[in-house]
Amino acid sequence: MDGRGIAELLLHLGRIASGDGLVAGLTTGQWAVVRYFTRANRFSRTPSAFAAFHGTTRGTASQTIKGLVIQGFLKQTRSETDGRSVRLDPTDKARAIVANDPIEALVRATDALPPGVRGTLSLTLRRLLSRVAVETEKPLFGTCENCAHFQDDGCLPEELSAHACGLLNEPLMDEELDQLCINFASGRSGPLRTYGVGGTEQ
Amino acid sequence: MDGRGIAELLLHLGRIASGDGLVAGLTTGQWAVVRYFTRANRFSRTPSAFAAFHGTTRGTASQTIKGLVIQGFLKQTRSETDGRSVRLDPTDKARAIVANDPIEALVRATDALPPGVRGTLSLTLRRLLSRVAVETEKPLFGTCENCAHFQDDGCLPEELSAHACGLLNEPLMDEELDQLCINFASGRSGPLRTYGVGGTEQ
DNA sequence: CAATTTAGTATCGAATCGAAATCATGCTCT
DNA sequence: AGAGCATGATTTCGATTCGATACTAAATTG
Repeated sequence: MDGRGIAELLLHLGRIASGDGLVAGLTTGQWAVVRYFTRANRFSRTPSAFAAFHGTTRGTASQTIKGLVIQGFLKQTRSETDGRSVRLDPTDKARAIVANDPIEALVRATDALPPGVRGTLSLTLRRLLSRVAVETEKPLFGTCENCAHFQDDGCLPEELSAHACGLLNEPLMDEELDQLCINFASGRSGPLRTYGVGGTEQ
Repeated sequence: MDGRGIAELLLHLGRIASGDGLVAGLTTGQWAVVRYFTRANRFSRTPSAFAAFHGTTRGTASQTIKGLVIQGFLKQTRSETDGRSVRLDPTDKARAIVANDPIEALVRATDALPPGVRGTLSLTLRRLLSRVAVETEKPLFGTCENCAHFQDDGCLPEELSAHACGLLNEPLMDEELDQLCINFASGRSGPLRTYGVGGTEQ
């Protein structure tokens, strides 16, 4: 099957899996917001970051977010360091509704894949995303795992190992290491690497 | 990476790759229509079939199609055998604009994958689609290649080999064999199979 | 031949989205 | 310090989308 066929297949699968219209009371766009804000780290839970991630305008993002704040899925707090900025944290209500995410059918299908196939798929999709993001000049989000800004003291014992972000000079909690970050910079291929191929692109 | 992460990644890639808003004068929904009608076989180039494929309502499909007919991307002809039915064929204008499809970035990225990786990706995506379609009770489209209704006289020499659809009792042209069909039924794993795994699911 | 199903279309209202304008805050450079 | 510019967020507006509903015409069923 040629590249075009696969690209169409991928798009089609995404569309079928994300469901149309309202699911559990949320629209497709609102689901995207809920997913993002339950996935992104604290530096990236802002309207602008979501707009960049989702490839939409800040205006549209602001509008969709407002609806979710009113419905109690997101809680808004102003930044202490930047008077313009706003951070949005998912509420328990948001974390609860994720179980009804229309994407769950695709999640189950993916979980049912043999581990090796799943790993290959993950790598391949990331590879495609990386390339497409470059070509369309969209920012590439990622986690500390492959981020050039990530600093960890790998030699220290587990309980003392201090992770940090070299870009923002901020310490990082363990559970933040696999959250999405807008400041992601490709480059690192350190000990966190789990598959045999990762790191360099192309 | 877990199933949810991969599912989100897949959705995200699809969204980034399909571009937002107008591209070359067509909306995302209109692009989906153009893609479908340049891909589907003659039995499947109807508003209802597209609606089923795309997971939307006939009303919405009819509306989007109307716009493309007016703009000259699709040509409408009434069916001779069924007075209700309508067939829509892509015009040269449609075939020309496909080169500007926003999806092309993803097509190029996919073409750049090593052949083995691309083949695995194709199989994996089809596997996921099959499972998701069953779970969400959406029809699964496919090509003659894996279709239970496909009949070919593999023993005849090339120029005489007559392909046919066993469901509709219609002969098939060679170039129709890899077009999308709404009447696809999983089951066949005949000599057309190209990869080593296909056929049985799960 | 009546009843039901199917294909397609029209209409309406809610929601989406992008573009543009607005406002406040932060940053840079002289 | 202050002017100019950049950034984050929001609002408004118009075009489009989409689902729900209702409707017509043709085919199928009994």
